[in-house]
Amino acid sequence: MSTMTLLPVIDAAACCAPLTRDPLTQAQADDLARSLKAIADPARLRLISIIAASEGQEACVCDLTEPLNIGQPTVSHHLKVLTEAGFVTRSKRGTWAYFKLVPGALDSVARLLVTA
Amino acid sequence: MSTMTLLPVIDAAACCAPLTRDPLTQAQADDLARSLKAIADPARLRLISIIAASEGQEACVCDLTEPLNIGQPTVSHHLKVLTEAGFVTRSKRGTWAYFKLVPGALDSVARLLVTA
DNA sequence: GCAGAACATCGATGAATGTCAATATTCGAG
DNA sequence: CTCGAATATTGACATTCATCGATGTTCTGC
Repeated sequence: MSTMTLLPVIDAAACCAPLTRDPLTQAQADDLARSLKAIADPARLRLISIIAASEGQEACVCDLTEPLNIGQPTVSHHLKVLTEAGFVTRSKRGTWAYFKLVPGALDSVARLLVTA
Repeated sequence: MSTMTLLPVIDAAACCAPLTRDPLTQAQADDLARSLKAIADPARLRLISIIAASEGQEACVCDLTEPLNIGQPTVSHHLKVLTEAGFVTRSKRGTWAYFKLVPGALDSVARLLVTA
C-alpha cells in the first residue's frame, strides 16, 4: 500500500477558528466532514469509548470484538477507519494488535464545534 | 406528517458523561452517531457556518443557496436534516424561510467528545 | 517446519445518502 | 383570483458505506 494518504485530525483542527466564527471554505468543510464521518458511527463510537476506558487508553482487538456484537472483520475495518482518520494508532505486539487513543484528537474536533 | 419523531441533540447530550469516561451503550452510541451524522457533511457544515456568521445567527434560504454551488432542493434537504437533528430551527416570515442556530446544540455534541 | 491463533484483506450485498430535475405548495402583489 | 417568487416535496440515480463469509498474512509454540 502507499504512504499515509489521509487527513490527520489534528492538522484539520489546528488551523481554523470554530466553524461558528466564519463561513467555512469548501476545503475546510471537506476536511472537517471527513473527521466527523469517521466518528459518526455507533460501532466506532463504542470502539473509541472502550479503548478510552481501558488502561493506558489502549486495547487489543480481542477485547473489542466481543462486546460489540459484530464480526471480527468488521471490527478490523472500523479500526482501520479510525486509524486513517487519526483518532487511534495501531501497534502490534506479538500476535496482538493494540489500538491507542491519539491524545487530543477528539478534543481538536470538539474545539471546532464549540460556539465561540 | 407525524409529530417530532427525532432526536433533539440537547437530550442526547444532556444525559451522559463524555464518551471517553465509560463505554457507551448501544443506545447512547446510536444517538450520538445520529447527531454526528447530521453535521458530518461538507454542505451542512457550510450551511451551519454561514448561518452562525449571520446577524442573529439566522439566515434565509435565499442567502444560502448561492454560495454553496448546489441546487435549491438540495439546500432545502440539508436544512431539513439539520432541523430534524435539532441544530437549527425554521421560522417562516412571508415567503421566506429563516433558519436559526439552536444555542448550545453544537456545544452539547462538542462536550461529549472532549477528553476531560 | 507445522499447526493454530490473532488479525487483515477481499469480494459481495443490501441499505443509506447526496444530488438533481420536475413538480407541488405557500405566500404576497396587483 | 391570478401570477410569480420562494421554498418544499417527490422520484430517480449514482455513490458510499456497514456488514458478512471466505481467505490471506503473520506471529508463537512445539
